[in-house]
Formats: sequence, C-alpha cells, structure tokens
Amino acid sequence: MKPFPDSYDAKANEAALRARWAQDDAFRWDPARPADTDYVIDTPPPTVSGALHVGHVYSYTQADITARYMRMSGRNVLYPIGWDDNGLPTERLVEKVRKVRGGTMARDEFVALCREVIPEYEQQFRDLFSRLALSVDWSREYQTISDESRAVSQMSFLDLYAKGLLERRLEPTLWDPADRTAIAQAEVDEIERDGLLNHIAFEVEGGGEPVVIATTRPELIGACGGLMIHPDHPRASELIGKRAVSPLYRVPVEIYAEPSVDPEKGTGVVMCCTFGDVTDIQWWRTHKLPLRMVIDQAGKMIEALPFGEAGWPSLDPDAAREVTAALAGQKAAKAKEMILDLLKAAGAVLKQESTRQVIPAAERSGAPLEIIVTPQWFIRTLDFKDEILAKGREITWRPAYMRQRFESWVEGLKWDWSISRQRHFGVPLPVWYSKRPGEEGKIIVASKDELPVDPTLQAPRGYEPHEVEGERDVMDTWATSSVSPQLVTRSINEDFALDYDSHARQFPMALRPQAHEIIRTWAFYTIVKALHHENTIPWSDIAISGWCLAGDGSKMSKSKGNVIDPIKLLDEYGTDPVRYWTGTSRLGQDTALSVNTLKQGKRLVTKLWNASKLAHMAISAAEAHGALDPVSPRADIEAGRISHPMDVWLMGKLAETVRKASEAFEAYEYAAAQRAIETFFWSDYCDNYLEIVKRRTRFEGAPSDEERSAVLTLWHASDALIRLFAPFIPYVTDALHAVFHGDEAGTVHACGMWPKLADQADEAAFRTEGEAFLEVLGAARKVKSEAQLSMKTPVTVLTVIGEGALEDLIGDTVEDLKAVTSAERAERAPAAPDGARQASSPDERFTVALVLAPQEA
RNA sequence: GGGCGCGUAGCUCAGUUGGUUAGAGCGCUACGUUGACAUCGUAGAGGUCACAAGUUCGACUCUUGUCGCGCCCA
Repeated sequence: MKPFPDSYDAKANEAALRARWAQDDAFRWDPARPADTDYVIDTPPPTVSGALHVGHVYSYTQADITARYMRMSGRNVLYPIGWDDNGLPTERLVEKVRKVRGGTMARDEFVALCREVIPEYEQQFRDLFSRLALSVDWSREYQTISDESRAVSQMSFLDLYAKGLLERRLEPTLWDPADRTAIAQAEVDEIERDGLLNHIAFEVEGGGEPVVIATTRPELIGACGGLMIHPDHPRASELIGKRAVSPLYRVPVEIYAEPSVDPEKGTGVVMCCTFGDVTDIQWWRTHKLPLRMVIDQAGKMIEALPFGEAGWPSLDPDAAREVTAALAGQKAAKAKEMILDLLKAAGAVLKQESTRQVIPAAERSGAPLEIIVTPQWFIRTLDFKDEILAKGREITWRPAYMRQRFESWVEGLKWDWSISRQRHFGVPLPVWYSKRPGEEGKIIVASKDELPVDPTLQAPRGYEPHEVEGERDVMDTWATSSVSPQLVTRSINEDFALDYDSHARQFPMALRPQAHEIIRTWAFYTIVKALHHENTIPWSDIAISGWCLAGDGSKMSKSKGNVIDPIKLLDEYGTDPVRYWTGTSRLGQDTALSVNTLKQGKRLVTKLWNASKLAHMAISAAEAHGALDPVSPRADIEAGRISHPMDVWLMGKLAETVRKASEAFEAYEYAAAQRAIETFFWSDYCDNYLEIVKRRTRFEGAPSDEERSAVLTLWHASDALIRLFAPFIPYVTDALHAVFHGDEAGTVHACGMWPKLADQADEAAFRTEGEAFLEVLGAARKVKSEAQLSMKTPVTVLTVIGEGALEDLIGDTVEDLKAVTSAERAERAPAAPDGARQASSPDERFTVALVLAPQEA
C-alpha cells in the first residue's frame, strides 16, 4: 500500500493515468485468449470534419461504460476506434478552411489537400476521446481513407457486383442540385412549407371543355408526358383515351385512367412529369411515358429542348422553343414564378389555392431535391425488404422499441441504394468503361489483387490507359462506413479477405452502440451489407443512445446558441463527473445536461476519495503490525477473521450490491448499476457503517480480533467499491486502486477485475438485526436532531421501548450502538425513563428514548 | 394519417413481473464541525404519480380513451 495523498488532484491524475494507459496499451484485445471470451464492439467511427459536440461525449461514454464492465467482468473486449474522413463533409470543410473549390481543381490535387487538412481535425477527436478515457484499443486505430480501408470497401463492391446485387443503371435518381450529386433516400429530409396549388387548363384535342389539372410545380409543364385522372372522376369516361394539349408548349399528351390519383385533392386530375416526385416515376413506368427532362443537374431550366424533334412533339414548336428560351438557366423557384406569369397571360391559370406541402430536401445542403436521370450504381435493397426485416429481428435492440424505427424505415423504402456520388474525396468505385473497339462501354471491374485502386489514375490489368475511361464517381460515405465491422476484421467474407481467420472469429460482433438518428443510415446499411455479403447479422446487440439536450430540455443547436463545448464542460467539472452524469442516463432516452447531476458526480468523486482515506488510515495502521491478510469477504467470514456482526452485515449488503450491479450491467442497464452502487456507498457504507466502525479503528499497536475484523471489512469494502465504480469514474478509481494495491498491481480496469459473486458473503447474514440496528440509530439521531444537539452530545441511557433483551433485537452490537450514539448505557424497556426525549424510527417500528447527560453550564 | 417514447416533489430524474405509509439528488427550512469529507452530516417541509373511465380485495404499475411535449414513418 502507498501512503494516502492528502487531496485528490483530478487534473494531474487524469493526465498521469492517460499516459500510463497509453504506455501500457491497457485496453488491447488479446488474441491469445479463447475465442468464446471475445466481446467485440462495432464502434461507429465519428465524422472528423464535424465539430466536437456534447453528443459525442454522451454516446461514446455510454458505450465505454458498458465496454469497461464487459472487460472487467472477464470478456476479452475488442473496442476499436476509427475516423471517418470520407466524403462531402470533408470536402466542404477543406473548401472552407483552404478557400478553394473542389470542382475547379484537379482531383488528385484536391484529394491531397484533403489529406493535408484532415489530421488536425482527427486529432481533436483523438484528444477528446482520450480525455474521456474511452477504453478503446488504440493499437488498432484506423482511417476510412487509409489504403487498407479503401481496399476493404472496394472488396465489398466487388463481392456485391459478383453476386449481381450491385449494378449500374440509367434511371431516375434523387438528386441534390446544390451539391450536384446523387443521394440516397436516407439523406432526404421532408420539409413542410407553404405553396400554391395551381389549377391549370389543358385544351382537349378535338375541342370541348378544357381539362383542368392541379399542380404545385408548373415549371415542369414542359416535362409533362401525360395526364392522370381518377376512374371515378365525373369526366373520366369522357376524357380517358383522349389527348390534351399543354399550354404554352402545345404538346399533346394522353389522358390515362389512374386509380392512385387522389380524387379529393385539387381538381382530381394531375399531370405526370419527368419527374416531380416518386409517383411520377411509377406512372412513367406503368404507362410507358416519354422521358422529357427540363431541369439540369444544377437544378436549372435546360437552355435548349428539342421541341419538334423525335420524342418532343409540339403543335407549335416555335412557341415551345420560345418558352424554353425565356426560362433558360433559371432555377426552379424563379422559373415557377416566370411560367405562372406566362400562363396567366395566356389565361390558363384558373385558380390558385394556398396549400401546405411537404417537399423532399437534401439533408446536407437543404436544397429541394430534383429527380433526374443519370447513370448511377445501385445496391439492390428494395427486393430484399423481407430479408432485411428478418435480420433486424435477429438482433437484440436496446431498448427494444427502437427496432420499430428501423422497421418503419425499411417498410417505407422506395428507392434502391444509390452508392455513386459525383464527388472528389471518397473511396473510388473500382471500375472502368472500355473504349476498346468492339466492346465500347463494357464495364471492367477491378480484381481483388488490384485493390485499392483509383481508376482515374490506374488502368485495369490487360488494358492500356488510353483504352479505358476510369469511373470518376466515388462511393457514398455510407457505402464505406457500412463495412465498419469488416474494416475491423479486415475481411468481407471468405472470398474477399485480408485476414479471414480474424473475420471468422470476430464477426458477427457482440455490440453496436450508436445514436438513434443514424438508425436509418448506419445501422440500416450495415445490416444490408452483412445480409448481402454473408447472409448474417453484423452484431447480436445494438444499443441506441438518445440525444443530449440542453439544461432546459431543448435540443442544442447553433441557431439557439445553447450549444455547450465539450472541452469546456470537461475543464469545468472533470472527466469523472461528466461520465457520472452520462451514467445516470438510460439507453434510448434523451438526457438533459444537468448541472445538479454534474455537481453530484463531483461530490461522489470527493466522497469516494475521503471514505477511502478513512479506511486507508485503519488499514495501514494494521498493516504496520503485519495484521493485514485479506482473502475475500466469503473466505474471511468463513475463517472467522471477519467476525463482528456489523462487518458481516456490511459484507452482506456489499454482496447484494455486487449482484444487483452485475445483473443490471448484463441487461445493459448501467444506470441501474450506478444507482445500486451509489446507494450502497453513500447510505450503507458512509452514513452508517463508517460511523459505526470508527470505534474499532482507533487502535494503537496490534489490532484486536474485532479491530482486525473491522480492518478486513474496510479493505474489502474499499476494494470492491473502487472496482464497482470503475466503469463510471475510471480516473479516481484507478488512482485509488494504485494506492491500495501499489502501482505494480496494474490498472483496476483490466480484464477480470470486476468483483466475483462467488467471493461475496451471504447476502442475508445478520440482515434482520443489522436493519433493526439502523432503525434504532435513526431514531436516536432524530431525537438529537429535534433537540438540536450534536451526535456527540453525551447520553446517559438509550432505551428502545419494548419487551425482551436489546440483544434479541440487534444482536451483539450493543457496544457499537452505545459508541455511535455517545450513550453510557443502552437497554430495552417497556417504558421510557422520566425526562427522556423520544422519537420513532424511520420505519416507525421502534420508539427510542434518550436521557441526556447533565449539561455543564 | 400510422406508430413510438415521455408526462411522478420547485428543478433533474428513480420506481424491473400490481401489494403496507411513492423514493434520490439539487433547491428550501432548522440544527450540527477538534482525529475521511462543510465539496459534509442529521432532521424537516414539499407529490390528488397529466386527466377520465375500467379490470382487481388492492393500480404510479394492467386495459381503453382524452390532453400536452418530443420523435420516427408516410
């Protein structure tokens, strides 16, 4: 044992322990241990181009609390960490800090710039996570832009391509006109806004009453390929099969019966365009309508449309070209205004009603989406909804109701997963298109020994550079992130492996911890990949964390100005109290940042320090006389070395606490574990036991048997409390562990350090008498408190009202009761002595009377 | 429109198969410090468990409905 430091210097201790953990590689996964003890965590690598946020602190600490418990309880924990530095967020960051535009530079120059900028942002995360004491295996740290990660991501591509699950298709695709790239359904935000529903008249060919359609997107009239009318519409039988002529452009279009038109909305007739929304795509396919794009990749009206040519008929091509020219180059919103003016001038706008509309927008840029037709690479997901749902049900969701979010997302899927992005910085799609005569356009996919490959810089084997066109698109960042378990195990499956043995051993993994807003992205895509690659689940459990809210329960946001800097939070309170706050949260539940709870954490750290200090004084005094030889609570009780009833009682309460905490942790209910431990520590141990035991800690010379019993109990309680609190407050506990066991004993966080149930005492031992003792003590405290006296105030006699001997009630602890209440005598009697003050016990089972000693004036 | 979560003391939250008198911390009130801790201790005040109906000997807990907040999906 080391001497006890006077006070706890959290800052210095944190730095010293961080250095020690790093030096000892304390949290390294041990390949030599048997595979059935493995506990592998699929840590989501954070996007390093984003700002550090309290949400990072919150959700990664939740995962770490569980990871530390799992490791201490004997699992061989692999808790990896990586950094996601792919994709558009990084591009935007680099453009901002280096004041460049990615699109105007050579791609390899821009990529080089990205690689140059990233490290300092990565370092911020490394520093934060290290400071949070995340017990990750730093020896396996990875980057999603590393050669190996890119190779594994490209292996995933090769495997899916070989299985026919990944293909290049020319078809309508969700498109972000601001960032000029295809996006996936998961990156779409539905935003509500006010709009106008315009009633617009189309002439009916051959004369007669015009047909009136209702649309919120009149700028797409040039893209109209047909009108859809509900079969029950009053004019249905009259109109179906006829042709209508669009205003301005004068394009004749068929009128079709279409039961999916909402007859209640607008006029009950709508136009189908290329493409206003998902329904347009369905109708376009069903009725085999012509493809007429009027909006380009920048979201602007195309400058020249071939009216009068094949596929673009018009009764008045010159007028159509004139309208096209008038709108040319305008963004959709402006074109909408302009064309409405033209339509009004032509008398075609019959009515405008304001409406509340929900429009899809790109999550990242906020721009309203377009649907345009470009060749993209798609992973087949729509055909696999049932399989994906089935895999979701094989995974244990914590909390269970989070699975419904996943399921409602999968059930609502409307698009296959487009993974190609028209960006610069990302994992290249490993394909080329042949220019060789006779096979022009043939897709050439890299072979696995060529990976990682950048097809813009390299040619495929067997081809000269001039014979191929390398694919310039890169992978969606999720296409890479969704193989995070495979990056860690360095293999996609048996066919595509850098190290298949480790994959076979570690995959599927035990746990994916993550936040709930990425269920439809990270969790979903990872499940899809595991299904497609190996027809399995990626992990057996998924633990979903909620959001960290501001102190008033509102969401933190820059616009509200209530964002808290995690570094400042850690500076102000220290890591252990911040982790304690996280430890009070529940999975799935949002948690408000609470100053009270943070302060409570700080008090706990101090209290644990001081309680350990008191125990240490007695223990070191005993050790000086060679009287310290603790084995385990159970062994020491059985051997009679721990013999005092209150010591046995405390060890029973400790046993109960170890059991409750272990059970809670096994159910991923770490907050319940923290509560059980804290309650035992604060009320049983500090408030009661330490006060009771003090009289047996003031020995000089060698301790007597009952003093040695006290010392051993203090040892076991201190040692166990340090271990029990360790997952929550790793710094102070490891410092205390070193005080009690010496530096050479290693970290308290090592594998197997959790208190073992088999070593604990009998939970029920002396329970009844011990509880009666505390009730009597509580009543005595109440008497003194009501008399406004200190506990030290001398008492001549303490009387528990009732029949029988006091020992029948509280066992052989009368001396302890006298000492802790400063009573000369304690007894049980049917009535209180004259002049006694009385109070009842907290549970009202007992009445206790105290006769106070005469006060000196 | 469909679904999920939440609603318990002034505040932040516990309350695990229905069972005496609903708990904790902070805050508040009063008192208490010479051998761990005032970054503390003891005691006290404070709640029709959102609301209504039902099941039951018994409901914070189960069922149904209503209201409010948040979220997911369409």
